Amino acid sequence: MIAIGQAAKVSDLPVKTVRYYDEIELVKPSGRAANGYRLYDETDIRKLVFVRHARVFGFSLATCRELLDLYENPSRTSKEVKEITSQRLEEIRQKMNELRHLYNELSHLKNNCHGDARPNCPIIDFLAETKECIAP
Amino acid sequence: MIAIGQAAKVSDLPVKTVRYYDEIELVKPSGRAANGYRLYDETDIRKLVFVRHARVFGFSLATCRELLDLYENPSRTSKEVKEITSQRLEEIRQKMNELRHLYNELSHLKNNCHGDARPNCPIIDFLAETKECIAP
DNA sequence: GTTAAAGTCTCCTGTTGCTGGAAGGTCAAC
DNA sequence: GTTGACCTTCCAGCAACAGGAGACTTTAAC
Repeated sequence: MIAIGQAAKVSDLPVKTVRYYDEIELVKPSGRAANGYRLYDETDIRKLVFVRHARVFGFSLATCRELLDLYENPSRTSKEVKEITSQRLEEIRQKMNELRHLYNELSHLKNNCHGDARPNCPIIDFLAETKECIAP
Repeated sequence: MIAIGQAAKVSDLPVKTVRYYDEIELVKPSGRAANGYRLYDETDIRKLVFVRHARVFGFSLATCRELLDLYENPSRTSKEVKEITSQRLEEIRQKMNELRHLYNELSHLKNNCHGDARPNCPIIDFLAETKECIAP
């Protein structure tokens, strides 16, 4: 049983984050010392690391909770896990498409901008465009 | 001079957002009616639309403020605008790379997962991996 | 034995960009 | 005169923490 500082170091998370995960009841320490210090055992550490890994993939804390439940549930099915993973992959794909779109449009604007000392700028012009809503 | 509801409709922003932009002094209404109602003129509307467009590209409100300053500044240089745009493009590129990376790793895990009724799951195994920090 | 540093605790605030709701004032139509 | 659509302010909350205050304990050095 180790205190929060060590737990944070071993699981490679900030102390603040570990405390936060306790607060929201995502990963609670197995016990408390007589002085009130949180005490983490190896199982707790495994959960912290598990959550850290899941967070890297961008899973929300809500989804991390689900995954953690599955992790701990010996009668889970890999189907459930795969389902959650598919959803995340779909999110990532959508986000990537969005960004690609923005990137193309914005770099197009950039390429048309002289980038010199004059005020004339197609980027500003585009952002200021009001054809859609205000009559000129 | 129109009230906030019309201003919101014309600029295609939620009323709440327009009010918020006033509060943070990003786009303030030109005046107030005797009854306290916010009053927006055409210039205000143009600014609201400008911000909406910039937001679509993912510019933060802080950056929108800069862009709005440049928009209003007749002695701006297109160089400044292009610079800000380049930064945003770089951000987008980084984000895209990140996502591509995550996507590849995660879809690799997914492909190795049977997705059946058994509990065995390489995705869970990967997330639970503690080689880095805990001795087995 | 004392003291200084490091670790821990709880509680509160701030971040970004809004959104929703409560309680109340105002205005036009019927 | 009253309904309904506006408008006002203020307060709470979302995600996922980070920073800091103020108070305690523990550990290490001298």
